[in-house]
Amino acid sequence: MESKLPTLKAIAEKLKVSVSTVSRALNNHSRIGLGTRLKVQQLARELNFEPNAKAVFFKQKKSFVIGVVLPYIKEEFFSLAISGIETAAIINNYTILFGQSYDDLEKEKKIVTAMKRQRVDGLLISLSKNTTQFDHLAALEKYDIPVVYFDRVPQFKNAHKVYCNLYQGTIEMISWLFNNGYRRIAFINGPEKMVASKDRLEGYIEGIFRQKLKVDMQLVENTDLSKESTYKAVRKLFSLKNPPTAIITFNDYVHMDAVQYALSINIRVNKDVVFVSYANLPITSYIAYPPLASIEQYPYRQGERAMQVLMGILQEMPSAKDPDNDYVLEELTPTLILHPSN
Amino acid sequence: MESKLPTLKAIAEKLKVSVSTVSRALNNHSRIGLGTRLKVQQLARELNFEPNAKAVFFKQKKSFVIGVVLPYIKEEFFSLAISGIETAAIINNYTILFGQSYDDLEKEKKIVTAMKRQRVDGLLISLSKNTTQFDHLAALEKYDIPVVYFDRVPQFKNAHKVYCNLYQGTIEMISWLFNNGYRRIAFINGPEKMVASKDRLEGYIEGIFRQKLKVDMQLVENTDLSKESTYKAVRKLFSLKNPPTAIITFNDYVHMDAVQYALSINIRVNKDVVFVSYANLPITSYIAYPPLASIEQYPYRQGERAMQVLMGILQEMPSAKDPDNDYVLEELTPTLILHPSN
DNA sequence: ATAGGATGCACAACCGATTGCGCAGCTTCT
DNA sequence: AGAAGCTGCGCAATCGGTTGTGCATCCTAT
Repeated sequence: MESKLPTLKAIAEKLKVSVSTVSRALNNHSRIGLGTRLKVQQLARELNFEPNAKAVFFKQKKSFVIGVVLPYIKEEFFSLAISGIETAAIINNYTILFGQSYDDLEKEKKIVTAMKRQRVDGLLISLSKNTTQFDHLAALEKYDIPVVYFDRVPQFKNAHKVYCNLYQGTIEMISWLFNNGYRRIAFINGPEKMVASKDRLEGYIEGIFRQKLKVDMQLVENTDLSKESTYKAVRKLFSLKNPPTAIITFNDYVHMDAVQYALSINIRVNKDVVFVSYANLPITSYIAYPPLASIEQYPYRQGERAMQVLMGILQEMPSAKDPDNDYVLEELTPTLILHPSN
Repeated sequence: MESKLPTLKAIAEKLKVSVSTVSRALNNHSRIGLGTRLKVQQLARELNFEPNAKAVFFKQKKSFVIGVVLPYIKEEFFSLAISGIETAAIINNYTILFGQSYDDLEKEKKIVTAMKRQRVDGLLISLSKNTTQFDHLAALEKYDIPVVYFDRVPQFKNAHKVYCNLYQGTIEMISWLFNNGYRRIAFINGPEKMVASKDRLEGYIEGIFRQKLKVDMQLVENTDLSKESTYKAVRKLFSLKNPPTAIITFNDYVHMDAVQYALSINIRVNKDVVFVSYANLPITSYIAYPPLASIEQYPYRQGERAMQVLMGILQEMPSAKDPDNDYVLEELTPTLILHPSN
């Protein structure tokens, strides 16, 4: 019945020294004699002692846990991103508290609240596509919990952000399409509210403009990222009198749905029309009709950088509290990847 | 400079009542007057107060955090599993501490240690394929942290397990293949050490036996789940004098690699040979050559059940400490899913 | 009028680890 | 020999909540 949990006190009692001596011995404090130190460390190892992070938190004010909130872990983009986050986290002795928003604001709020309650040291978040208010995130400020947004970032300036600006990438994409003979270039964009959609749309318009084509808004559709919504966009594009010969899709998932629907209405993919996309996820190397070209967004690297940015913020925390000027804004440069046409 | 964090004490001081009164008021204790209660709750809301889970942990002995360790989150199987876990967790007011082993024992140990340090209330783990010793998991017992294994479970009996036993499923699969005319049925299995591989192999042998075919071990290969290893297995199978007409692969990822390699050596998939697989991941509906049939393993449901089992254990914790007899063993029944041949 | 109960709140201990301070006992220097 | 310094360790406060106990005050019943 003596099932005592391994604590400093338990060690102290067995060795007939004080708790503070045990603590110092384990931390290799110089004021503890070598003999005592070794005995304590030996016993701690035997008992499999691991200091209680919850207790340490009180003195250190650090939980060594960071929160990560993202829309859908099942999307390879986000599972790669969280892998990058985890890698950087482990290097810094951090662990990850994880939650999904499923693109639902209420779920996002619940998770953020739970993380506040757990007193994470910082939060990394890729916003739900329906997040238009930010009270739940602003509330973290009172607890000195810094927030770093990645990939799906907010519009306002006062925030730390790491993302891939696809404005430039989209221009390159259109240039590549033009050089390969495509003129009717359609665009199935994401939800209009999302920053990611705006960046892409601006790039699209600028890209079309630079090729001296004229922008035809009939060629621009939006999807809410659902399969049905993408189907509808494809249907509309192919019912135009002058249908597109190339289609840019918002990301690889939209691409897959778009291709699936196109095939189902007997469009010959890569003959009647070609598809290009964003993200360049590994999974696309296995699919039947991968995009001819794809803009790599480096999800792993984005996650890794976001975590590094957060670590930086946590280290200089004391100095913070400057006006509102020292926000980190990190834009990764995307790369156009060409796929072997098959 | 008065940037005080919202704590019970802060609220107490502003309202000129004691900390204990604030605590009880927030918990709707009947001994606190209605007026006081409302005033406290009002101010708490204004300050965005959220109780510090670390402090609560001391009295309650519960952190409301559970750990989840799995090999690769980027595999859709595991991202679906963790989604099931999360859903069940949220219902019980739990949050998830997350880590990947990348099929590496050392990484697995590090994560488990970190979770022990964070005093998770329980651990859900899908083992790395290289985990053959279990000291790091046994060590959790001293801290009364129960472990529930899911999908990739250990061999020994004294453990809570939730998994899909594929013995029966494999027999069904072979029966289906036989009934569709296939006789040379090969099997690319996973690492020999894994329980999942043993279950499948036994099912394979029994299945072949039941069809009154003879077991030809030349038709059984192992992969360590790497692309190269799968390539090698496919190469060997097709260099047999009498190559297979059907190939069962360990899971959908092995399937994708196997098909990719088969195509590269000019095997006509679905003509010279057909492929069937395990898992039935959603992503296979987009790939060029999905398996003709697949054994659904219900990753989401596995995760959900594993979490529910853990919740059950946590609730009856006091009564535990029985000999070693009350271990939960939950086997889900897999289902054979036929894909429209295309 | 007074015992008894209900009401409303404060005091203080506790959880596990950290850390400034203090205090012996021993060594060393002057 | 006495002051000063070092060595090795214990005491106690602290972090932020929870909770048993105690103590007034007021109401009610006999």
